[in-house]
Amino acid sequence: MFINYRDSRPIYEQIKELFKQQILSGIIKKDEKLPSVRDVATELAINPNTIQRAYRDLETEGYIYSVAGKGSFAEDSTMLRSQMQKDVIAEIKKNLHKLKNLGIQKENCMDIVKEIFEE
Amino acid sequence: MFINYRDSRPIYEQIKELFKQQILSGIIKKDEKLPSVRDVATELAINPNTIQRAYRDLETEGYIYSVAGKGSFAEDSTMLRSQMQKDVIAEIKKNLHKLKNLGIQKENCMDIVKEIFEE
Amino acid sequence: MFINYRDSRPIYEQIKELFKQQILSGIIKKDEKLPSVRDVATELAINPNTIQRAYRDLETEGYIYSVAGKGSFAEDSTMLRSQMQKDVIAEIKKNLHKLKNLGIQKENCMDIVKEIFEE
Amino acid sequence: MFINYRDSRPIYEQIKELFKQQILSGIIKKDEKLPSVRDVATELAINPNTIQRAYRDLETEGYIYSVAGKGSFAEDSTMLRSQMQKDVIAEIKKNLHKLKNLGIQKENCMDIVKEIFEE
DNA sequence: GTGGTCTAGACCACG
DNA sequence: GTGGTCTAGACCACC
Repeated sequence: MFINYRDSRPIYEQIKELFKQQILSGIIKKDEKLPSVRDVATELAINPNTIQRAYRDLETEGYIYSVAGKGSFAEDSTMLRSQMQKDVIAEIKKNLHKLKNLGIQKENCMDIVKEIFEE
Repeated sequence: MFINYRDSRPIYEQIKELFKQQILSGIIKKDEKLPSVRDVATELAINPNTIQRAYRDLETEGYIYSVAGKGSFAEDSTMLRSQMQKDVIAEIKKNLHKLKNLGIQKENCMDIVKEIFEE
Repeated sequence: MFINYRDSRPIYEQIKELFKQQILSGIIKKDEKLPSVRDVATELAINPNTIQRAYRDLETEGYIYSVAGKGSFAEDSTMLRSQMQKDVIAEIKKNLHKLKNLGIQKENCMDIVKEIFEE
Repeated sequence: MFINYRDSRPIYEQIKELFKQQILSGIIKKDEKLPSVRDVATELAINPNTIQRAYRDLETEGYIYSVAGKGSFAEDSTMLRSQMQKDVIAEIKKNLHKLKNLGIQKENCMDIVKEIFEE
């Protein structure tokens, strides 16, 4: 796990994204325990409050559930995954429109897709 | 021109985007004068410092050039366009990676491209 | 019996409520023995300390009485029932105040009462 | 404004409720500015972080929107109000069912409603 | 040991 | 002056 201090995004956002990826991609499975707030804090050399903030956000966003005294655990990600897909696809469509307006051809866009999926 | 105070982005970013769009799309042509800082400020009922900040950024990003005592003018947008293309393509690649991680197939992404370019 | 780990309430509160319901509704009768702390703990796969805590609370709240070396037994529920009524009525009054502040009319509240008691 | 330190609920929850009431009841109108984080903190003799937590929660729950450098402002409460009504009514129904099971008569419940709305 | 709340005090970007 | 982020360190309830 890495934190990029040059990244303009706040640290807790970076941490949130790390865990979101791991949950959505199945690296952390349903009901699997996440590392404790304190463990992540010491590993990343970051204040526990910042990790806590990330975990709390992940809970309100539905990615994890926390049990005081036991730990934090991954939620079932199937619902989240489909929602995430919709969001990302909407984002891509917006950018494809931009490219279209900038005069890029369909073939060039196809090539970009191929490039990503064949690497 | 509209400013959305509920938008999480700072006001000067919103103003920058407004002018970027107009320059890239040709609404404001090469060497055409932009409205003065004061005019924009009064029209949008916004602090002139904020407009100034937007113009300063647009200048360092190469969208406009300023002539002391005369005003700000649009740069040639052809160069900017290719830069913009690179940025948007980078953005799309990031999102394609996300979709790949979420288990979306190459064919589905191809379909999205087709959908946009054939509408 | 079920424990919901996602429930924000602590586990011992959930266990307390389970037994309160059974005592007030008569499923566990006056002077009937409750299952032992150890049995509940093994059945629910929960730390015996937690069950102990629940039983201790139930005793101080007057729902059960414990006899050293024999076990825990249900109290007479008639007294408890009137206490329970008071608590629930207080809760309803709080919520009626909220509805009043939200602009709901007395008639609408009357209808809600009718709906419940005539179904 | 008052904070009850004996209340088991965290301070930020109490503060959230104070502002929710004022927004839902119309005391704070749409787009009206809330007192600044620091002002509330000094008035209640509470750490600014705690107020900030309350304001941030209110924003994610849709009660206010915050503009960095300008302040926090009330959202349009009409949507929130109808949602709130549904929640409170559901809560009352749950409690009415409890009373019904405890043997309370419909007339007694009617009297409670009258009591609240005629005081 | 776990998550959760709170304080005190600092710094930043924005307007 | 405003909201927002972060640190350091404390305390609590729960398990």
